[in-house]
Amino acid sequence: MEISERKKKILAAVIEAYIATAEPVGSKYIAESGGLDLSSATIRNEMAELTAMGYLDQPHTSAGRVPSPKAYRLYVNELMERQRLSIEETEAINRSLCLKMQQLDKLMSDVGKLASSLTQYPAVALAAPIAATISRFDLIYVDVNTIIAVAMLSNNTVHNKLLNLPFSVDQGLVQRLASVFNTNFTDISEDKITPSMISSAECACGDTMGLTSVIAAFAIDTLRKAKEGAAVVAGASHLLRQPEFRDPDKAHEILSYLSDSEHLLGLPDVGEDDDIQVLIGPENVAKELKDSSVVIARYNAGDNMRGIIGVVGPTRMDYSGVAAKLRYIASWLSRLLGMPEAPRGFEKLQIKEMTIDEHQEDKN
Amino acid sequence: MEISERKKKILAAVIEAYIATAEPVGSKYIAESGGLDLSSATIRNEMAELTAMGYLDQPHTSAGRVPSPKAYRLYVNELMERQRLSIEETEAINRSLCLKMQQLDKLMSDVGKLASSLTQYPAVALAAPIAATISRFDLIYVDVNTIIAVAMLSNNTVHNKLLNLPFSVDQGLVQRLASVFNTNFTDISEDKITPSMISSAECACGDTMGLTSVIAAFAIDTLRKAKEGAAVVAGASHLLRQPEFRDPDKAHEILSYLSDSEHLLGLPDVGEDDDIQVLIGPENVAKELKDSSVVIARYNAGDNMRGIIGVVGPTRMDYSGVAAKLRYIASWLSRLLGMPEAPRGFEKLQIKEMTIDEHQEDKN
DNA sequence: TACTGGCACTCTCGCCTTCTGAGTGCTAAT
DNA sequence: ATTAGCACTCAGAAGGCGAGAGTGCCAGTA
Repeated sequence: MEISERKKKILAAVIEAYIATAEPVGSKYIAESGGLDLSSATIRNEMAELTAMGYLDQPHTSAGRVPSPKAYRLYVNELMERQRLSIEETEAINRSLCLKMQQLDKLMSDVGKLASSLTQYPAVALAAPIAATISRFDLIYVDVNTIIAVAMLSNNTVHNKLLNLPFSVDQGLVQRLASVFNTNFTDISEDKITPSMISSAECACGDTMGLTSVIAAFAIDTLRKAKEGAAVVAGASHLLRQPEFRDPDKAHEILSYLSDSEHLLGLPDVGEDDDIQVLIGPENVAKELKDSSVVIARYNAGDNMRGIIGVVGPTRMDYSGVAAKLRYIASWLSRLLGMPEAPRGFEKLQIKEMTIDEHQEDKN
Repeated sequence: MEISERKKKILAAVIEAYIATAEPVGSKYIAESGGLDLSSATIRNEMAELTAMGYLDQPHTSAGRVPSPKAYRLYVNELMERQRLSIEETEAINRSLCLKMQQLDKLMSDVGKLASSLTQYPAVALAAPIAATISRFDLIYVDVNTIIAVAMLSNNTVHNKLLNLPFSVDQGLVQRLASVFNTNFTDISEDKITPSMISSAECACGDTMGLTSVIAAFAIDTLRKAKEGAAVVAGASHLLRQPEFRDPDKAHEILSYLSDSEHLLGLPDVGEDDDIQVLIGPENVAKELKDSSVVIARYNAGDNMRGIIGVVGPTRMDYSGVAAKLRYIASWLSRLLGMPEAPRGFEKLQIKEMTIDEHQEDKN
């Protein structure tokens, strides 16, 4: 059956009322809240039809109506207005983001916190690096039994490790090793590094003490780490303020689900960059989330990595507001991480300018 | 008034029963649970006196008794048996710890998770580095506008940063800069680096493009980061399973308190290494924790840093079990982090051996 | 004197009943 | 097509009741 314009208006009104109050909404409430000039009886009839069509549920005979997941879906697809952030909100975001350019997981955690405090829902932030290879090796000779191994990766990050050796090495060996690793161990992925490669490298530079395998272990470790994504949950406790999670068992179920980063890394990875994806109730694959909704924004950090930042809440969620905030944060992240990292003597200032620019662009 | 031996026994029985059941315990229950051969009436009289002395509380006239914080304090000080971990438990811990030697905050997070899953309470792990200075600079020339800055710190960690320069540099300059920084910027703390130092370094090596200040910014940043502690909360959701936190408002209060790392870093920093500290209810300074208890173990990672790992729960907490587990983890951490880091081709094996050693030592 | 059995008393908790009111569906009137 | 009106339903609050757990105290016993 077709859904008339008027029905849509009523449905939107019901959804918005329910989002605001978390209580079943009755026909009288809608009639009186203005917007539509109809009597409660008319609205009642329409609501009865909407119920028949599966857009509204009735907790019991004499209660008001509650939107079904199907209704929310229609709402986010068609009905909901794309909300603009107010200047104040934008500036609040800018203010909290402007001093952050740092290690990846610290950044993730800060971004998660920001998203959570803005939306008042638990937020997850994750970053999944795209496969990287080592593009350059350096070995810094510190003293006879200390060297620093430095590996620069194809994604323009640099990893290092301090190696305290239980034996002495001479600078010549270290140099030979560095050049051997630079020729043989660059531009290959972790699983391509075989024991035989290592032992032939060992021969090539006359290493009798096993330093080669130490360096190789470092290389493998580095590549492995680079593949690992970072996942962070922030503001989990916000969930407890939502009426639908006042039941501690429900809350526990979700919170413990979220606290396992395995689960987070499995969050949907499709969709386009800088766009918002909403998963409503049963649309979630994880059964723990079947009663909740997830709003996800994807960002793209150049070729290095991609990530998502999302928010978890009840199906009765302020989709419009959350989407606007996440969209803004995600586009901000795309810029920050996507652009080649320029050296900064005065980091704060530079980033500040950038975000102001963006804000103005957005307006045009 | 003196507290007799028998009272202590009864008190311990009450506390243990309450820890196990979370319900007010009555005289009859104690009488029947064996251990003491006394009638319920006698126990009743003793309990009445314990109540008068402030060790027990009565929710209402006809309910059983509940231990007061004072009782718990006596319990942890005198009554509680120092629990040994079973072989199975030790091995479970070893198993989950043996594959971890990695970046600090990742390690913290893993340790927190471990503590939390062992104790079934939320756990906090924090590490506070002791002030460090840079002990060695290296600049790796990658190409005309890319260099990698590497700084080795006095605490034997190494930091690096990839610098993409908006101008071209020649290798000579880079070398000169490295040596200038090595002589002037090592072994000093962050606040000792002044703009005039930077400009004189700039002159010294004939830098006309501002590369010096970029490197200096890196140095400052590195020192600043090295000072920062890492704080992590894990398993927060476990709290919701405790009957005393089934009230979502209470749970929310504590969880949001814990999720702010500012608060965590303020956790008590006194006490001796490898020993356990217990803060019961009102002994906590933070008012959010006045109804909860915190068990803290301190570990010492050589000269580099010290940290604590703790567990938060209701005052009715399995102090003995938690203490035993934390003590074990802390001593493990002290060893892992305290010893100079040896290079490891076969990391897992080495660590595995170490923990087995410890376990055996502990037994003797 | 120290312990115990017994007993009356208190108070929470769970259960049942009743009552209220919000909200509905339907019908008849506009 | 819309609306006013009305009977109906049902969840949840309010009140009353009884059961049971636990206490305090007293008198009796070893």
